[in-house]
Amino acid sequence: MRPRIEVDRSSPIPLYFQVAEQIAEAIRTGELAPGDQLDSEVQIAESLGLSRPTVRQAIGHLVDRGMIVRRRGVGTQILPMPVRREMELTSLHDDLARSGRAPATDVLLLARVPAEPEAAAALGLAAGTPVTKVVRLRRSQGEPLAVMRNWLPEPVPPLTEEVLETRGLYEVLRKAGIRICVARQRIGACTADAEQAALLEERRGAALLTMERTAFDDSGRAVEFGSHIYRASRYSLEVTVTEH
Amino acid sequence: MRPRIEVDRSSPIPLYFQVAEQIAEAIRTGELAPGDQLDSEVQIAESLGLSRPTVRQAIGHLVDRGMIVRRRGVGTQILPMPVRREMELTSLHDDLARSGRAPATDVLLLARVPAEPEAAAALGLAAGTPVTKVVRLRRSQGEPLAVMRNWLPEPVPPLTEEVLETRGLYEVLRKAGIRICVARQRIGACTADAEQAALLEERRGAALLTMERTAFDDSGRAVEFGSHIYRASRYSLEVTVTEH
DNA sequence: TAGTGGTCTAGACCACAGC
DNA sequence: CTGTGGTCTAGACCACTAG
Repeated sequence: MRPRIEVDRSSPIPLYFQVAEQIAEAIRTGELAPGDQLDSEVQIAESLGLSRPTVRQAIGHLVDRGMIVRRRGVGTQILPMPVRREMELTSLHDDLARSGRAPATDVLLLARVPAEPEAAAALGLAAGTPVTKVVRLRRSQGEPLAVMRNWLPEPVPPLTEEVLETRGLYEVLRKAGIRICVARQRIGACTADAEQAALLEERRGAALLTMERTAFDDSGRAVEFGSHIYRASRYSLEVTVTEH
Repeated sequence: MRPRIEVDRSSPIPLYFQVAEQIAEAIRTGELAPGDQLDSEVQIAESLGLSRPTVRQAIGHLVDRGMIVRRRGVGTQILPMPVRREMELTSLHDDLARSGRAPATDVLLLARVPAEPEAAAALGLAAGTPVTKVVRLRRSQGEPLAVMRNWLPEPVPPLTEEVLETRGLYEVLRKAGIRICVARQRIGACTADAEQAALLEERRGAALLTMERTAFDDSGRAVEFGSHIYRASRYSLEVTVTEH
């Protein structure tokens, strides 16, 4: 089984990426259903006029995303429940916007401050080094969802409350030429104290999901540290884990 | 900069894997420090007598793990904080054992039961289908750490309380020939009810981290559903996320 | 036995970064 | 300009699975 795929050799988009995206799209639309067997790599390569390594690279990307599995001697098969993976390198803002859940943001703080020890350590700076600190309350459909605290080392892109109220932080950083390529996250849980409860319109003692994240650009520099709390009653994280 | 690497062409271990492991080991031991520039792919390939694609495949694995970054026109660089990633496709038991934290397990239930609707849905079965249910209390260094509930569809490998008290579930499944290759997880938080609090030696209302996981083998069959709670005061999850 | 994916080679051209 | 990683080719041999 093979979805209809067309490759454009004049496009600047890599061929393997064009193939991967079109197979992924076929899975999303249901043209390829869970359990379906994909044509062999050789067959796909011949039918598209590509080499086998190129096709293999395309399929490899889908395997990494947990959308399909390969078995030697058997073939390549579509996995059930190919839900979109969350916990990609995107912001909560982008996630909400993509799923049509009207994100809104209140900027509670935007200031240049001496880095707290925890933030400084995460960013690889000495405590007290000047950094830009941002605290935001993220709402979705009117409901408070998360309190997000971020620390940005200098040089920092131009940030205004206005921009932060309409754009996700990652989008702003990306447009400022900061290319985040890897992030390390620690996920835990806690209960709401009085201040957190008030902000999030929860009761004291309500369950909160916590996430700390340090993000690096492609030069290995830490470009952002975030410490966020989410209302567990309204939010959870999804992860797809693959072996090999 | 290049760590000392030796490849054994007579070994059944793939060459790219040998190279990747030895570079990773050099990073772990500090022979390669954060910020160090790796030799170019061509240089490494020549010095090892391998082709460039093979070396590239090795480095690609490390990039996927968030240990290094590649920049076109610049080179390949070691990232800071090369902590081992958690949230791999391993069991909590294995994680604890690897870090020397003496896991112990109490089997609270091991029985064949009709699947609850939630578990049946996750496994793709009709509610009430007979499944094997396991409930375990996992301890580390004497302290309760997690309550783990698992549902296994038939055919189920032979399970005994004795085996489950000394081995992780994933290890048992692996030895029974069940090769888990992809899992989808949902992570959230809740507060402890009276029963959970008693088991985990926490107060009622204490923060708990929740994880639900459905695991698939390489034929796309759901082979396990787990619903686990962890003491947030003793446990958190780590994830490394990479772009591209 | 035939067909699959897993690995590997020895090249090639390109875009990009830094000098 | 040189050197880097990013992409791509056209083969090859192998281990494994299924019929």
